[in-house]
Amino acid sequence: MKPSGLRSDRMAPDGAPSDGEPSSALHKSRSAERVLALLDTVITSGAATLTDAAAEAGIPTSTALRHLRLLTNRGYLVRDDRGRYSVGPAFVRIALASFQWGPYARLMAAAQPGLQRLAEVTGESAYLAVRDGQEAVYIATVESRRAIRHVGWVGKSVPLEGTAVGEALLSEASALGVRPKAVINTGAIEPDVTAVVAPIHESSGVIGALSVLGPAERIVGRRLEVARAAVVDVAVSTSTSFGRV
Amino acid sequence: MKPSGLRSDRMAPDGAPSDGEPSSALHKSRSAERVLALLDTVITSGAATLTDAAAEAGIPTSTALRHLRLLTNRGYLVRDDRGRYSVGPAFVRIALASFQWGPYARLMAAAQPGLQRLAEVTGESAYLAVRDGQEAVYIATVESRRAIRHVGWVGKSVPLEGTAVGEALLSEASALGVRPKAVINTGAIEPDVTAVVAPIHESSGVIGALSVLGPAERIVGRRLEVARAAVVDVAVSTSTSFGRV
DNA sequence: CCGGAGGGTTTCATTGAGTGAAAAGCATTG
DNA sequence: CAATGCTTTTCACTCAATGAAACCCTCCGG
Repeated sequence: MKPSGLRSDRMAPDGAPSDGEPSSALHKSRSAERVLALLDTVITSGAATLTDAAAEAGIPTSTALRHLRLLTNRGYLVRDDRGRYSVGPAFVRIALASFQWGPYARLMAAAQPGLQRLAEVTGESAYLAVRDGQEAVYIATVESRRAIRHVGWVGKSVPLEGTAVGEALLSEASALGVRPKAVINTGAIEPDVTAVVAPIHESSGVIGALSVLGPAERIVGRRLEVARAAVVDVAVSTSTSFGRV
Repeated sequence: MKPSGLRSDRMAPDGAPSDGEPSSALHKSRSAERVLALLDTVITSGAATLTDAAAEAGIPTSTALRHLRLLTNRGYLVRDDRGRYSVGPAFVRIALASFQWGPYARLMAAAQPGLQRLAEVTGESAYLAVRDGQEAVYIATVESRRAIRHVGWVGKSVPLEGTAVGEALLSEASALGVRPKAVINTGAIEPDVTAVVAPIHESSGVIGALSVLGPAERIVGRRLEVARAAVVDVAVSTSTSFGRV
């Protein structure tokens, strides 16, 4: 019950894609940033005490306490009898709402059948990923049914740099109608994991990526080719089915 | 594509159950509250422009702009080409994480089979609800398979006051082992909707409620009794199965 | 081609809201 | 019961958030 580990450090606090603002640029909202940081650490770590959360977010405990209280009052967090904070009902409400409408809901819906098919055809776990700044986030999956399989990456974020998903998500929107190319990589995040990835297009560019993830020694030769073909096929059909919703 | 309506107004901003603080009590974090309010309105409304969101949250546009920018930089929101804000990848990441761990994840997992069984036995939609301040939030469902059925309340919040869920969630934790009582109500939120609800217990008290919701004219006589019995049965078995996880 | 309306964005002087060091509580533990 | 570790309260200082006003768009209708 102490998850940890699933959390990759957030990107540079300014968020601007790529230019050197003097780091503490013009008047941002400090308390607000900190509150969000606390919300993030508490939720992605599953549960945290005041001191843990404060340390993780780099905030003095007295200040962190005030912020955590605010979040608790609003129902975004709850405090259990042992004093540990974790997700609250109000956050769950919003989280659920974010899946019903909003751009990602559409994408997830459009990708669902494709993920299913990928898992069946390749026998490996299939994931849907989207870009988040300089990272990629896995937002949906259909797992392989093998005993040895890739699991638990939904909600995880990985760097774009040096990963297959990253390359796919950054690939220039090849004119619509042109088949995208699959990207293949082994061991970028974890050794012995091979990723076969293809981008999902839309008129405005790349909006997501489909990944097939599995043990490196299994995704080779014939099976690698099957995966490569399947991923590209499904990416194309997902792109079109997303277009007409 | 303009959902609206699903949003019930939040409770009193200070969150303290029931006492008249002088409204601008001791040093809470204004900007943080506003940022959270904006996040909430934007996400629960699906998509909103600067002016809409600012108006809805009661904030001057210049300030709202700064806050929305912060949220966008962090990836919690995105801005589409038409200038409308909606959920961003970073928020989705956290939202997903909140389902994997955290207290509600456990509850949802424990309740899933029960919801399934309720939907089968009663032929109506079954929901799981939890308390959020002075409201109840529906956080999971298994829908009826009838043509006419109750749908779309996941993520919705309703007042505790005067509703069946409310009564169930507020019911005193009758000593463990004692069968809970079902609460039945018609038309509290929408006319022609009947709710049959029973509380889910844990040692510390009531932690959630199971609701069977359907058209009032269908849930009567024999079928009402079936629903009442089923809801209580399933609530009890969910309570125990939640206890030993 | 112009004018005006309805967004969005920037500026900047003002001040009160957020800050955090320190001290005081409150459990747990040896 | 002294020691340790976590939480909570206090309070004086000041920097960070604020919002009215001015500016800048783009989109319309005349």
